[in-house]
Amino acid sequence: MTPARTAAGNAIARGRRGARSAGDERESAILATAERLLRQRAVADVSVDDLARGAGISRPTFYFYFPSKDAVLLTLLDRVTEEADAAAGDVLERLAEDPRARWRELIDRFHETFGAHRAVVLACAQVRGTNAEVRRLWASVLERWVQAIETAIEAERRRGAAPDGVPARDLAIALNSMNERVWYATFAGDGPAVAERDVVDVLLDVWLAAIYRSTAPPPA
Amino acid sequence: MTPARTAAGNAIARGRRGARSAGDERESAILATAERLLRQRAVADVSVDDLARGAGISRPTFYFYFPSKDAVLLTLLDRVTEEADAAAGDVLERLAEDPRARWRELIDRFHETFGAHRAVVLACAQVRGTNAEVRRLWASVLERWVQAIETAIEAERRRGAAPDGVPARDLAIALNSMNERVWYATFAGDGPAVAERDVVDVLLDVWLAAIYRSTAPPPA
DNA sequence: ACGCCAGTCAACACCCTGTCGAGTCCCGTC
DNA sequence: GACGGGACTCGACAGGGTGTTGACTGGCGT
Repeated sequence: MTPARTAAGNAIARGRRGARSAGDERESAILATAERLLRQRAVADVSVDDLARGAGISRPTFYFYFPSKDAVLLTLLDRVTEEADAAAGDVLERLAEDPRARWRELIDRFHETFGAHRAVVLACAQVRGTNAEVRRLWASVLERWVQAIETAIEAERRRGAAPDGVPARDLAIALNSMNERVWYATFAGDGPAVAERDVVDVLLDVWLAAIYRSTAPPPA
Repeated sequence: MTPARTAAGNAIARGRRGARSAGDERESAILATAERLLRQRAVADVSVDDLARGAGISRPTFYFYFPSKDAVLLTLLDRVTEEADAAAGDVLERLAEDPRARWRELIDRFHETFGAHRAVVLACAQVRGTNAEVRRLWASVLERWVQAIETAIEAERRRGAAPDGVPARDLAIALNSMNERVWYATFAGDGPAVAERDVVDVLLDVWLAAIYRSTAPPPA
């Protein structure tokens, strides 16, 4: 009776089998309740019971739709990362047009997407410490992004716009890591954080410096 | 009967009052057990009972020494950050001597300290999501480091070694955040991570690029 | 008219946390 | 040499969360 537990990393069927019918709106209700509740309190303070009540069902019934609270989060995270991927589009392929503008566009779009779903992003960051599935999903998403950035850096080096230096992959990891942590602090609002309206500028500045050793990289 | 609950951020008396006597070794035993267990499994999989048994006492007795499992972690974190501060020493004040060497020294010493206590650092990062006290302690520690870096960057700009750019504080936040996240990935070993022997080089490279726009900043 | 299956939930078994109250042991004091 | 108090200890409990089981319902195709 337990819903399909798929290997982490693929978007499909995180909830139940390929169902249709009335149960679908329950599933959506759970997801919506989760995102709403997460906007109000920390993920640890949202119980399965809260999710079930919010969706108008009992706790056991919740388990008909999702194997656990974390699975709900996993589904939500899937959607956010998909949205981010879509927002990023093919910016990286058009880098040479105007590197500074394109990099800014990339960072800005991620910023917008994550900012719009900050509750989900924050909750995932918190759960990542305790839940292996979330950790793996995040790791695989990050790996994709790191590879994309690595490839872009190598292309910029090949066309002579960026100087050689530390391995492109390591640089990509460092920069992605920085963004993740800085956004987390900015959105969470605890501890030292960059103001939300400045964060894209600051991140962009470090990216350009690290990749080009310059604030004004040359276009093609 | 509950041990002194002090405001987060001060190192003293996280355990009990200023006691001496046989209870002290129990307290140490709990701390040692915690660090040992944390080297084996995630913090969520270590229960108060495990800590108590490991220290040769019963669960209720544990609560005589610490108000919670997280309080143990807090004590451990205090020690690690103190050790890191000590290791960093006055490196920042001697920056102008040889900027590249000094920055490297700074990053390297943090790397050594965190690496030596990776279990504690990892556990704290995981708990930070759910525990407000750990979050506050970490935030205050980070704030100190951010301010130190900010001051150093401003000094380098003042002496003409580093160009002006984004606010020094924002830069300091971004760079510290990067280090934190990159070390976490490296020590945790999940997801895209920089190899442990390369991580100092990579971080240093980004720091120098972001601060000086150069790999070879000028000495005094 | 019947069987199946999506959907539902009361009740249960568990596990972990934190607290309470009833101790024991030792040590300084009268 | 008893007595009181503080350090220290733990059995037992209350509470709150999770995940599972088994019985029930209602629609729908045959």
